Amino acid sequence: MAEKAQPAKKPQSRADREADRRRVILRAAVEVFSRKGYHGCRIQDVAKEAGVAYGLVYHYFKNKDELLESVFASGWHGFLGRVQAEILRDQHIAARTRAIVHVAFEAYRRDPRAVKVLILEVGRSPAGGAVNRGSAFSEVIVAAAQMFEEAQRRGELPAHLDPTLCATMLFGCIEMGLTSFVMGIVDKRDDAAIDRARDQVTETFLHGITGAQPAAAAPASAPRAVEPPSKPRLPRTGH
Amino acid sequence: MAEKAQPAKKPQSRADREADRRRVILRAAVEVFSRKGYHGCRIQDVAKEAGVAYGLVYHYFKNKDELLESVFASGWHGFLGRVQAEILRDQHIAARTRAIVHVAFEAYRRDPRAVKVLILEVGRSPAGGAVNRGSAFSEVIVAAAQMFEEAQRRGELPAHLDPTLCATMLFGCIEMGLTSFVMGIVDKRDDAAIDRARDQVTETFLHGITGAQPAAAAPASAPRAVEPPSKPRLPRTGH
Amino acid sequence: MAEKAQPAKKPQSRADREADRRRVILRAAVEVFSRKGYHGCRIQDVAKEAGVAYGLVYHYFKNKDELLESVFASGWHGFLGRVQAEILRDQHIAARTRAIVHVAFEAYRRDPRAVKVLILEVGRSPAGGAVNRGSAFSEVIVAAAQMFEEAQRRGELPAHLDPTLCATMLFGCIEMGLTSFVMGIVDKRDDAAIDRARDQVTETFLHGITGAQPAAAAPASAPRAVEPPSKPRLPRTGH
Amino acid sequence: MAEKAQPAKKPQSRADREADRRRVILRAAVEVFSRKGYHGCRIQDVAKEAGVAYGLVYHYFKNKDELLESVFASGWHGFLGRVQAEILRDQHIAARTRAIVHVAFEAYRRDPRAVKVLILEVGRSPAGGAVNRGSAFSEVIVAAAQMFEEAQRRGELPAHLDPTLCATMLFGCIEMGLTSFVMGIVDKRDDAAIDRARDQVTETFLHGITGAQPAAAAPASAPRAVEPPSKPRLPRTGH
DNA sequence: GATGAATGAGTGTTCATTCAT
DNA sequence: GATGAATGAACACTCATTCAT
Repeated sequence: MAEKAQPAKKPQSRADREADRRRVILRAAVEVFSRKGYHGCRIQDVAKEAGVAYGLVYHYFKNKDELLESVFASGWHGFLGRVQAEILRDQHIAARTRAIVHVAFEAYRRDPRAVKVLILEVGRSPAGGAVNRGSAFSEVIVAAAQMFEEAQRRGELPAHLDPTLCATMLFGCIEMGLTSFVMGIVDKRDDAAIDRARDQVTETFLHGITGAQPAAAAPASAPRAVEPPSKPRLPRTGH
Repeated sequence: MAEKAQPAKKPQSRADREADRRRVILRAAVEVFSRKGYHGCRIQDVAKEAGVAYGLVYHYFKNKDELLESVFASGWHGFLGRVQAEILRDQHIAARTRAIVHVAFEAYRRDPRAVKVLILEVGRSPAGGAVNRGSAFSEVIVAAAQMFEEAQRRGELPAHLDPTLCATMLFGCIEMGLTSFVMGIVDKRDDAAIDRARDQVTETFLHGITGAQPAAAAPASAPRAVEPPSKPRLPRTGH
Repeated sequence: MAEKAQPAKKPQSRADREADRRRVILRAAVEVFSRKGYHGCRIQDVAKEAGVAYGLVYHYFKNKDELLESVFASGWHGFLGRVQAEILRDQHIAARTRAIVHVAFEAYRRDPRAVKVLILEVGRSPAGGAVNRGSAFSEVIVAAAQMFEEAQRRGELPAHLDPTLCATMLFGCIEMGLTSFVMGIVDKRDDAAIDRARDQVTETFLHGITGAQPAAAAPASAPRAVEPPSKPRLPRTGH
Repeated sequence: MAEKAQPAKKPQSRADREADRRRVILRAAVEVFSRKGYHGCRIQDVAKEAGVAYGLVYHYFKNKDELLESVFASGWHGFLGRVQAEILRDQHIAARTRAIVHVAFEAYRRDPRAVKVLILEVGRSPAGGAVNRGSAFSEVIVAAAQMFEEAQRRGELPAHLDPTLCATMLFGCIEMGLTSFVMGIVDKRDDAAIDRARDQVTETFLHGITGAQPAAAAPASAPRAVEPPSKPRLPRTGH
């Protein structure tokens, strides 16, 4: 069987070529989503950005929603995986927290566009295919909450803290920290600034949770009258 | 009690009625936006929800975008105003921070839907009329950053912290805390849970920033190797 | 009888006032139609131009179409009446033709906007209420055709000419002459230019019809080969 | 007879098919425009008339306005080109005038609908995209005016006539002559009638301009008192 | 597989017309 | 009579999706 000739050029198998195409389209989608958002982008934009024909997008993705889903998944799974890895590591809560923040900021440094898409589109579509995205989001929260809970059992974290809320705050700080880059509140490209932000977020958060005292001591319900506690107990931040 | 004369039926003037209508439509828009998001909501839905005719929406709002803008503005200005008021108060940074958090959580308790809209749509539309929304968002950040800067001058906050980042983190914690309610990660309606969340966010954040040590002491660039500092200096949280 | 006071001012009866209003609205409509055309103009524009309330237009005119009809009629009837008067005058065809052209150009001089509306909108709406307008238009043609026919019976006009076509040409020359003013091909406001145009149209047309020879002599069906007739007979242009 | 290979079925290339489609839509637009006018015609009508899907119209034309523009251009360019060709021919003014009228009436005979659209929509839209249409219209006027001017230099036309006005009158006669067919004042389909109209228009106009005397001789400003000139000078109509 | 023409439901917006005050 | 808020049908235009080549 002489086959089709064209042996030399690219030793890629058919499957490889297709996988490539798929990846090209996915990258293009990230690009365009990050620029115009999901609703502001048309399939044609993605096709043009990817340099492929209009209809080809539909060969690789069932529809626009699945495309976004894929964009989301491909970006999120990498992140989620790395975060999970850190969570599962057998280390002090402080070290693991630092590692998580590190992972997030590194992701931004490596691919700001993808992070932008994740931040801007995650959980923003109340209806439809959003299910997966939204749930994916709570996934990290839940995982991190388990980590914090475990840390409490180990005595690394004050018992009165709500572990879910700790997780929430952690990712709140991370997300908003990155958002300030994404939205240009601070210089997007300053590597040193990114480092500084990451470190401050880490240490502030860590010191906050490890040193936090029972909320009951500070009835914030009547905030204006409240005085800061005169002498907070300082839990050890190290192990 | 004759009171104001023409008491019974409709004491409203023409202008009153119109302002009412406008408000009704705005409420309906909040409702629908919060349920389906900006793109998922059709003018017709808003009209139906408000119980008015299709065209009337266009009598009060130039177009869909202006409607969202108004929804956003009406919700945001109230919040922004209250936050600003707390920021400007001449009190210790801890008290002001508590008050800000309090304002945010109260806003959620009072009108969760509106908060949802603000959270879900703020800064999420990369294109078009988003300018105002996006900038409005940085507005609070900037204002809060000034507050933190001032606190540093007063010696209420460690000098090495980036005030903008402090503001970012504060609102990151608040937003994500509320998001966890909005998205149902925790029970949406449990008043006690709301209180607890608010207090933990407040105290954790406060303790975090007032007790944070220079990031240089914890070179997070190589996070895994890092040991938590053995003996952090404890700044006074009270005045 | 103190009555209502305000006795002196305007002794207009109620009916007068109303007629005035009607006229004001009509003028405004002429203004706006001439600026934007029938379809490009909204009732609101007319109301604003007239300085009256939106809804008032509907007190005086059943609907937009009737408004245009009225604009058309008020403008056209004056013109038609004056043209008819000239047609019915017992004079030589040349004198009557001159008078008709004169009437048309005077109408333009007096109220170019109204003429513009008549020219631009007459017979341009193939559907709907156009019936009256369209037919009004043929009305003059028919009347003028009768005039020409009569002139033929009197021997003032060569018998071989189609009187309807004569009428058609006459108003074609008039309309296009005015159109060149309306559309700015020539200076809109130069009174002398208007006079000159009127005179040339008149004399050219007159000489054309009174001196025209049977078309059979000039088989235009093969126009390129045709030579102008060597010796046209010259009908007397005078009586 | 292998001919071009793949002879039977559809010898059209992809590009051919597309051009065809475009043409079909254009024809349909002419049809519908001529029936209902620009404003009365909906894109849906055009699509239905063309037997294509709604959206396809927008595949070939940017929007409704561009569609009309195309209709206009495609009709007008043909006419304009043929008229220009006659204008540029090196012949006596009489021959050229005859040819121009001939072209116009032939155009009507060939495609009355298209002529109707041109007549009804040319210069009728005071706003927007009308620019091209309006200016296209003056284009012929200007070109014809140059022709008449040149004829004056050659001594074929009395010097006192305004060449622009001659052009205006010529096309006025043509337009109104055709209008009388378009509007049904005379029988639309009678070929002989069309011929007769064309010939009378031609000869009347020609005799009018070649024999016209200075307007000063007939002060039409006071038309009623005016007597036709007793003895007009007769310029030779032949060369 | 690759292409882009074809389809048509969906939606924002306009504006004539009505009607309560 | 005057006013302008209220109504809703109508229509241009978009764009995800399909399909013939």
